[in-house]
Amino acid sequence: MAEPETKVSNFIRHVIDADLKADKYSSRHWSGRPGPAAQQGVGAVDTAKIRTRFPPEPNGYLHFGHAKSICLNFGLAQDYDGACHLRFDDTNPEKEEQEYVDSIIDAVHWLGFDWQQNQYLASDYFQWMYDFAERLIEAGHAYVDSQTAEELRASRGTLTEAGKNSPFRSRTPAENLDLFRRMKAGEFADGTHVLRAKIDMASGNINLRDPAIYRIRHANHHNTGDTWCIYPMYTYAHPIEDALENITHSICTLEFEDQRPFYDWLLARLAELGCVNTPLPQQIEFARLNLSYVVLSKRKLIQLVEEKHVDGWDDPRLPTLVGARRRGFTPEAFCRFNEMNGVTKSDSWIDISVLEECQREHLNETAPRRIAVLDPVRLVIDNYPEGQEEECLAPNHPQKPEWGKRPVPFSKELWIEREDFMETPSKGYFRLFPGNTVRLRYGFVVKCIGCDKDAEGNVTAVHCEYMADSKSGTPGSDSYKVKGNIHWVSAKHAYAAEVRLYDRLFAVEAPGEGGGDFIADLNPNSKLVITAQLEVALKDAAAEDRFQFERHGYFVADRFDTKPGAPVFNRAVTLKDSWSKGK
RNA sequence: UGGGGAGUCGCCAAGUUGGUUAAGGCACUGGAUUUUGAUUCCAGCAUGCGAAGGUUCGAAUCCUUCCUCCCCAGCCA
Repeated sequence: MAEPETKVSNFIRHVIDADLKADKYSSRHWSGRPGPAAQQGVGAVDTAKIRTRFPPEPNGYLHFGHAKSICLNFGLAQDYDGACHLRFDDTNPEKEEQEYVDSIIDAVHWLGFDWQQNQYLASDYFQWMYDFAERLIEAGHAYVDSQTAEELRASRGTLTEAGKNSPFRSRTPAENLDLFRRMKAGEFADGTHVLRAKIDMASGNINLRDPAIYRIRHANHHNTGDTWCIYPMYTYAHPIEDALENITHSICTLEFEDQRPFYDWLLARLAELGCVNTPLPQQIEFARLNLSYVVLSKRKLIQLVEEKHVDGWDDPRLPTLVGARRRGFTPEAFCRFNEMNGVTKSDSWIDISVLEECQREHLNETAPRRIAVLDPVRLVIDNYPEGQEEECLAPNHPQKPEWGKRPVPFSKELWIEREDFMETPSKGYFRLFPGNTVRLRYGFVVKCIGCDKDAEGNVTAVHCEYMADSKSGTPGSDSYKVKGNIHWVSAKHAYAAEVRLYDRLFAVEAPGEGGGDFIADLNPNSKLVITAQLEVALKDAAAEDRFQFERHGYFVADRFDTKPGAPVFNRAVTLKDSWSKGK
């Protein structure tokens, strides 16, 4: 029976609850597609109680931090009978590419969210943004500044000193309009002019010191091609995108907090001018995700890929969503993880083990059990008849008998885990050592009688004797009381396959902390490729099938390298291990 | 020296308008069950809410002062 998940509240839910209670958005009109006031006004009342949006810039791959925002925005829309838009914030032609648009769509779908027809490109709003800019100019709220970038920076002031007015600040609306139109027409070179909002050069908030809202960029855009040579800045574009899409709650991260006064100023001016639909959207900021042992900054991720410290953007060790998918992580675990973490405004560092535990929690429920010997050593059952074989039955899940059992072949020579034998056992060890008795899981009880070693002293084979009446599932087999249970595969029936053992990419909690080079903190053992001996049932695994390899952890058949009859496995996460941890 | 935020158990985090012994999860520690040293179960785990004062019958919640941390000076987002 599913637990009645009581969703813990958070400050954003409080805001929405209050807005709904006050009927703040109940009269919004929605024409069915984004547009200015004139268009929305004639639409019907919006049936979506709230509208949120996930607005990535298509200039890179989505990572764990984005997953937090995705779960938040789509989750809120689901819970409040609203809608969540997928909007590509593509206002910078020099950085954005179609390839990223496609990968972002895949990733959000993979996480389990859908946006129906609400998929938009900010660049499709360029004409409206331009028109609004002309209205602002006419109303005296914006002007064309012809200072150089250097001069602009110098006159902006500092954190503690007010800025100085630009010599061009007093141009008339007519002059500004003429200049702005000529900027659009392509008469000027990049960087020669910029359109600025006219607010207050002495504001304590630097974002209000006449922020630039349009710049000249003679660049080809992935969507609009060469239609435009002036492009709106994020500061100007984002509030308008929200308003055009009838967004009610525009949720973003903390670093945009200082931007909110401008967000509100702009929309208030545009509402006065009759440009945008009301009531206006409101920006709400939350703390971004920080994870121990992980880097999430775009710059660092790019460096890891470009310097080939990892095998591409979908390397299972990378905190990208494509990487996580390849690693064998599940979308359900991500959603659970985000639910557990909550949403607040305080900077916090989540321990990576919480994510790992969420993966175990979901995989424990959903992954069938299989047997794999990762570091094989031969086990010979001296008193088992030469050439004899028989079948043992192994349950597919210990707590789910309805999942049935599968046959696993047993014979005289088996592969067992090298670490399941110790010639001289350490304290508390209860696996195989001379004189000790253990159960070969789902098979027989065996007593260890010794081992073979090579010239260097390495164990080459372990010898046992089996109890013929101890076979699992047969009457009386329970009368053998053993502490240890080890897994095995019949050497004759096993098949060898490539298995990649992934571990944390970084060896320290905060890579690069204190200004050090984060590359120096890479974990040299984050990827280990081995050849393992697997039970036959694993041979037909399909790409992305997930299993628990008993006593080891959760593994997935690699989605790209798995071929029919020849799977390659990636380790998603190990099982908890209180034995080796205590040592 | 400006502006904007945040500080509740090792890590997250509920607590909103002041009112019984400060939720819950993860981690940890005991113990039970177990053919995974897994899972599951049960128990324990903040006289304390950044600090110090104050208001009050009563304060994590209100007031005052102080401390610490984060963000902001792109024609990036």
